[in-house]
Amino acid sequence: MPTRKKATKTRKPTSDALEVLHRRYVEGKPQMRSLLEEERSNSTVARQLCRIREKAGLSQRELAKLVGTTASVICRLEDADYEGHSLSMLRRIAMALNSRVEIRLIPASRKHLRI
Amino acid sequence: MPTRKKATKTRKPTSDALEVLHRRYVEGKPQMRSLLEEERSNSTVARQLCRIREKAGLSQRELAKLVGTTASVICRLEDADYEGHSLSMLRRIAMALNSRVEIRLIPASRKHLRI
DNA sequence: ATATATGTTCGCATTATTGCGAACGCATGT
DNA sequence: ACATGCGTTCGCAATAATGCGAACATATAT
Repeated sequence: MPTRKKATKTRKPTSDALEVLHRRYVEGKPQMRSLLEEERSNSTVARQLCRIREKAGLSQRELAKLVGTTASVICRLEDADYEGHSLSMLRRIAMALNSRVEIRLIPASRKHLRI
Repeated sequence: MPTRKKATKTRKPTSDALEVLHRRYVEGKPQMRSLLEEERSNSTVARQLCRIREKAGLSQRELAKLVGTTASVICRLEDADYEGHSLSMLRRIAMALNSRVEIRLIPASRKHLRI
């Protein structure tokens, strides 16, 4: 696994795992990556990428050509375990698929409400 | 300017600039960065970062310590012209401020509706 | 069997972002 | 004047993401 990093599978079945993670992150080792929230968010991004690509009826190679990269990069980004997303790449893909990237920093408590 | 990159200031006062940008991006030079949309999104991220930090009553150095970095990094990210956001750093900051990062890839046409 | 298209993984060079310290201008207070 | 804290900018090393080609497995079709 060269560029790929396995997402940490440590899961607490507790309901308020975010509180635990927050305390661990802020008080403990700040460099350490978040666990639950990050993985969930990542897989969401990957699923969204895959969804809008297939919705556009494009293969990974075709999208890669539009974006200006290769299929391997697209494949990486669509992998649910991939953590290394960058906003610039997300924007490039979104732009190629006539979409846009929306980022929101919202309080951790409230779940995502319907838009 | 070592790490900093100036945001392209080229703006079309036209209403549907996204169409223009999309055509230019997809058909023309795919490597080229988007203009209007990217800058707008960036400044939004920067503003959000600054907002949630000040809302938490933290200075850039204090937040940097929580996140596990230095004030210069925070300052960079809060600069509206900064383009180099990464999801991992956004998540680290959001986690330190008891928030979370939400990413959405949505069709370019519709504006952001209220949540 | 051959050809084609797809998604996938790998290795390595290139580029971008972070890490970190230092210094500056400015304001505030002692 | 001096000290402190704030945001900011710079330079450079270290890390991480991309760029790119190659190869593989699978499915479909000729």
